Amino acid sequence: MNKPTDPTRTIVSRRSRPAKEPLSREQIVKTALDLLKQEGTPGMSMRKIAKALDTGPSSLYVYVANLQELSAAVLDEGLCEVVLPEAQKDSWKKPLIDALLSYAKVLYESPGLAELSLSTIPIGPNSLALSEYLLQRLHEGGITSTQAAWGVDLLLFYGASVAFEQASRNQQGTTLQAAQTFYQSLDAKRYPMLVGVQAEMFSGGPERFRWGLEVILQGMLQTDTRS
Amino acid sequence: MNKPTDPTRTIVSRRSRPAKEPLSREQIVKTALDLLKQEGTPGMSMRKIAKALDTGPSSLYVYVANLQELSAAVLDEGLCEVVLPEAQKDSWKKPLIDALLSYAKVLYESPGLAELSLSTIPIGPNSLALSEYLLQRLHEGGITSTQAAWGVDLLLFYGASVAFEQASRNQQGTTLQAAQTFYQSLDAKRYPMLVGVQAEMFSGGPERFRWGLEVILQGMLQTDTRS
DNA sequence: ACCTGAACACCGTTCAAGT
DNA sequence: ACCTGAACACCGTTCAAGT
Repeated sequence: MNKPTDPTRTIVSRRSRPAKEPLSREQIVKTALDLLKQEGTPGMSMRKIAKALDTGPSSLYVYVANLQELSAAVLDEGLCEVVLPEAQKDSWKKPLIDALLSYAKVLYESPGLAELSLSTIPIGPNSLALSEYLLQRLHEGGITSTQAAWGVDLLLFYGASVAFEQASRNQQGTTLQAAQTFYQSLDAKRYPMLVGVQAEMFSGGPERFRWGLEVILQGMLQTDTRS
Repeated sequence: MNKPTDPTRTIVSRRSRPAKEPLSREQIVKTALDLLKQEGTPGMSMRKIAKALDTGPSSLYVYVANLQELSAAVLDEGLCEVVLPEAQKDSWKKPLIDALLSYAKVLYESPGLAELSLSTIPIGPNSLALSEYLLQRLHEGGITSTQAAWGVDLLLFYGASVAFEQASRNQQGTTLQAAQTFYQSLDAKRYPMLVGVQAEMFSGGPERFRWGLEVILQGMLQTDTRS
């Protein structure tokens, strides 16, 4: 494209310079996370990451096995912002809920991260720390170990899903409005209940998430694993 | 259908024959669902659907706005297999749970469908019927309308997520095993609880899903929306 | 009205070749 | 050891041109 022989150009282009500062895994992960935050999932492609680092896509494969593995690393990097409040003596529930609120907030603030969290198995120091923290609080709450294990899964997935839903709504107001007007146009004879609760279906911001957490925790306290 | 005995008609290759049986939206959706069931999400591409119908990808756009819209239609088509048991006089809970088990089973049996359900806003007769059904059962159970609306969302999402997790595990045993051995290799000093419940983290088939449903329902019965 | 071919602007991943 | 260019086998979507 812009290759025509430019006689004024005496300076050697960066491209032909033999040595470049070498890449690093950390650099790649950070660049990927930046792109993800700025442009969402479609922004985090191998080719775009490479371009942002001024190299070719094949160069990344020295440090990263494939996109999936990179995604896991990016998710974990993103989760370093989650705040785990210090444990309290009098209440196990409050810090637990606060941690989950922080988790949901982090995901909510970068929709791409929320999307990743739904499709990536979370292995990495930060997600492990979060799980460990939740398990400890549930243990303090006297919840069985099997229930606690399953419960952590349920709570984390709920957080991710709420964040993803909310984020994708904010991003593309189009789709949501379309869905809402669609619900309003429903036949009240065929779907009486649905039409009746149509407004509630789309309502509720943070309090809806809190409600869900309360529901799950309440339920766990009263349900046995062998019921 | 085929024009009989056209005197000017000499045998020509199918490719050069001007007229072909026209496509239809229904045909496209069904073909897409078949491909999705057989080959998962990567199998359901515009290009592959077109090839299966012996045409070019651009031909599909006469009947379908884009891949997203098609996905919604495919999801709904797939949900026609969900069984909604007749309402019972003595129990609202059993039919509700059975419907959700059926929902999860349908998604579980074709992993691609589970994946779709996590990324597609479910508008279509079959998903509406399911929501309406759940709302009615919850109403019978005496659950507030706001709680019911939010609860349906929670229950459906939980079903989809469990199906997706299970399906993606079965599909690629590699990733799961890797995750499991990874958990086993964790530092017990840093993650004592996590190592302790490591086995439970990956355990539990259908009973785990039932447990989650019980938890959510129990919790809903005891949680107010304004708590 | 419906279908087609060709093009546009993208993907992830591999691999021989360079330094 | 690291980087590169080029290639392979894919994507979704558009559009002028055909029938």
